[in-house]
Amino acid sequence: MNTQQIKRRPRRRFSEQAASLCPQNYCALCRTMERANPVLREFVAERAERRAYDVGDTLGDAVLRDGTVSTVSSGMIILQRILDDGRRFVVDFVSKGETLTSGHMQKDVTAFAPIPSVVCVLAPDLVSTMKRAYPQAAVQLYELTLSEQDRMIQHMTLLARGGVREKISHFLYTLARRNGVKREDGIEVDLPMTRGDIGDYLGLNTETVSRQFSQLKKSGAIKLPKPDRLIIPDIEALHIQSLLSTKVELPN
Amino acid sequence: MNTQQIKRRPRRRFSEQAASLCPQNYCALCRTMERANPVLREFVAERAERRAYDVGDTLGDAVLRDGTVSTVSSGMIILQRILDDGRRFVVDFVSKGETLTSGHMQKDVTAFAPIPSVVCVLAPDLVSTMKRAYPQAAVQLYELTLSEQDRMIQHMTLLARGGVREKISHFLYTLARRNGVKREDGIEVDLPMTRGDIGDYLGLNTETVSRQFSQLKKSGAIKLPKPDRLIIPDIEALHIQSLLSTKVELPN
DNA sequence: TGGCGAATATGATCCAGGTCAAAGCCGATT
DNA sequence: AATCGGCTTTGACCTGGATCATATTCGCCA
Repeated sequence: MNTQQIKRRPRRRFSEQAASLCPQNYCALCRTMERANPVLREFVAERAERRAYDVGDTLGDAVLRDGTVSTVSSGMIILQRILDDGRRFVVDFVSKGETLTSGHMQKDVTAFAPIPSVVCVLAPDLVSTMKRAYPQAAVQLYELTLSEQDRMIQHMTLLARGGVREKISHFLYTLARRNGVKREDGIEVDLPMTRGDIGDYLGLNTETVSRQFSQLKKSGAIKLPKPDRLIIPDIEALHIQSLLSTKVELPN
Repeated sequence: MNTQQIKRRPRRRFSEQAASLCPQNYCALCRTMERANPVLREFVAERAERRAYDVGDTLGDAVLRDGTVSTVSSGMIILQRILDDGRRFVVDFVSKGETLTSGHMQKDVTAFAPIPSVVCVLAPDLVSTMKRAYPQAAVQLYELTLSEQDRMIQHMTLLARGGVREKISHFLYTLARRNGVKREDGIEVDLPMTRGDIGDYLGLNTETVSRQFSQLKKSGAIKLPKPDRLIIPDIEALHIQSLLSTKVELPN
């Protein structure tokens, strides 16, 4: 893996103004808050800061600091750890509607946007206020870190014991369940990350990832109209070869 | 990896009565509580349940349930995940004085004692009481999960990007820093776990782990008076080849 | 004290995935 | 529409660690 963010090529255009709005695509936190206490939701939404990032932009400490709650409103955020010798490990891909948890905000972990993205940032004091006014928020945030830890154990298992095929299948399966859109010819998913990103997430290299994509394509398990657009005709077929034995639970 | 706990051979005898006492070896939680509020400490310690486990015993759900706080008073607890096809992943080794965090208590994760061990269990309602009477406990428990998540990221990096030498060195280095006892000829550490356990923790197999031990022994980096007793003459020498952020080329 | 069963060690061989190399592709920019 | 830079794909080859096969050691127990 080469050392630093060189200069990623933008993959696709995003409508900036649509992305910067929040009410259209509530995150889980705002959704439950809206139902329980619309006034508080309004209060929080007004004070939240939306930050827009262009391709390759790095997220600052304010967004990643412990105590801050940051949710990806649009686009995607990649969390990574770069080692001194240039090796890289991708800690997680955070998609639209997902929240960065405390577990992500650890030393040496940096974040960047692989495509233009908007992050909704609640400063620590706003978070405190929110928790006080709406204790359920604290519970929800706690549950978020719990499920994040579960995902980490899942991922460690995959890294330690999975073969290439399992790694890729599990990755695509999980991504499809999280972000996939149902079409008549299967589930469609965007792949805003490069093959190298995926490799650094799964402990593989670019070429190996690419080869697996080719094989899955040839076998009919996936379609790739474009390198960054994936269609999965039969999600369960993928699941079977992906398996480390656990069913993926979906939030909301 | 073979499927289940066969029947572990006891490695060494432990003094049962010494092990079952707690005041002699406070965990971090009790230590700070003792200073801040000895009466509460006493209250909690009296209501805590100590459970003794023999070699190979499985910890029940009561100990691993979310909301429970369990600390290893003596011995060691191994957390693992067994896959349907028999493959195994060791999630963590929890040593004496360390506390099982919520992150450990995830679905499919089971726990057992590789040597006779005692676990100090605080039931959920006792934990609630303690947190209410001593809010600092909640902070401490939160910080525990934070550091646990940091360790998980560290470990994922190791699993995804580390070579055999780095994995083993890092493992031994970390173990020595956590549990090592200073001697005149170096730091001494017990290895209550088998080579297979270590392999399932690091994503390696038994033979590979054994071979690395042999190489490290031959190179003088470690001494192994017995297979389960390790002496590290120069901990920093190990650190250098352990580090994910430092590339080291070694002959053989 | 000797035998048993499990853990450890070590050699021989294999192969999944990494590395190296070279096209091909695609969106952005001009 | 041409060029450019980075991403993707594919092929050829190599190697680190897994597998398979046997000792060998160690601690328990009779």
